Amino acid sequence: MTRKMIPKPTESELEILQVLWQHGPSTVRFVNDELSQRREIGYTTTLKLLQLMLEKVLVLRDDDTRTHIYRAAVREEETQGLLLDKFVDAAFGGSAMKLVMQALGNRRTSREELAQIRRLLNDIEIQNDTNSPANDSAQ
Amino acid sequence: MTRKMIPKPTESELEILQVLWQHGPSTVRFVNDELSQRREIGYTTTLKLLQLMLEKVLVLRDDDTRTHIYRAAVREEETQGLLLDKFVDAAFGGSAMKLVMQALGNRRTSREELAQIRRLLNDIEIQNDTNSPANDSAQ
DNA sequence: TATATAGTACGAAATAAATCGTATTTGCTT
DNA sequence: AAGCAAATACGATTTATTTCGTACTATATA
Repeated sequence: MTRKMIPKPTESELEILQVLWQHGPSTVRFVNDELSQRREIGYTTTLKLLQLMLEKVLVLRDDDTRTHIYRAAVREEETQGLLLDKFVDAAFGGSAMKLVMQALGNRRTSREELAQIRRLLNDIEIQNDTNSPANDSAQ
Repeated sequence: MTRKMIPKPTESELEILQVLWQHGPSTVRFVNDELSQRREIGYTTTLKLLQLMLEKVLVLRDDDTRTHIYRAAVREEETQGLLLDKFVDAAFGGSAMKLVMQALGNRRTSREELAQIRRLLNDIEIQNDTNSPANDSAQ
C-alpha cells in the first residue's frame, strides 16, 4: 500500500497551489496574473515554476491544447496538514497547542468564529468519549 | 520610536533558537550537542550558524570568557507570532481560522487541552464584550 | 615551557530556490 | 503563404542557505 508522499512545496510553489486551489485548473497566463497582483514576477518565472512542479508532481497538466492547463495534483487539506506538522515542529517545538493558543490569542477573532471553534471542540469531545481508543483520523 | 524588526529566521536558525529558548544561554558545544540529537551536523556548522545569527542580531553573545556564551536576542512568543502570520498567509491563504480548525481537527487533543482552549475562548469573548472597538494588541 | 586540546574565525564549496533571457514552436490573421 | 502574437522549452545566472575544511589562538597540563 504505497501511500502518496507529497513533497514539501516551497514558498513559491505554495503561492501557485493557492491559486490553483482557489480558482481551479488554470493557464500559466492566469496564474502569472494572479501572482503579479501580489508581487513582481516575470511570466517565464511562473512558467518555469509550474514546469518544475510538474516534475515533482505537485501539479498535473493538460497539454492537449496549445495553451496548457495546469491543475493541483495535491489536495489542499492534505498539503496544509503536512505543512502544519512541520511548522509546529519547527516553530513551536512540536506543541500544536501552543500554536493554537497563539493563533487565537494574537489576532482578533470574531464572535462567529469563536462559536465555530466551540462547535468543533464539542464535536471532538464527543468523539473522544464515543470511541476512546486511537482511531486513525488522518488520511 | 524605532520598533525592533525581527528578521525571519531560517529553518536552521529556528532550530537553534529553540535550543536557546528552552535551555537558556548556551555554549556552541551545547547547542551542537542538542542539534546532533536530532540530525547529523558538524560542530563548525553550528558555530558558523551562530556567528551568522549574531550578525543578524538573532542572538547575542558573551565573549568575556574564552568559550563564548550565546543567548537568544529575540523573544519566543514574538518570533512565533511573526512566523505564524507568514505561515497563515503562505499555507492557509490568510485564514487563521482554517489553520486552527486543521490543527484541532487533525490531531488528537487531550481533554485537558480542550479545556484550556475553552478557557481561552471565554477570555477572548469577555475581552470582546468589554471593549468593543479595536484595541491595538499587535505590536 | 612545550604539547595537546578545545575553542573561534573565516573562506569557500555544495545545495536549493527563484529568476530570467533567448530560442523555438504553434496557430491566427491577413 | 507570410508575418505576428502568444506560448513553451530550457539553459544559465543569481541569490539564499547550509555545510565544512583549515588556519589560528588560548588554556591547561605534563
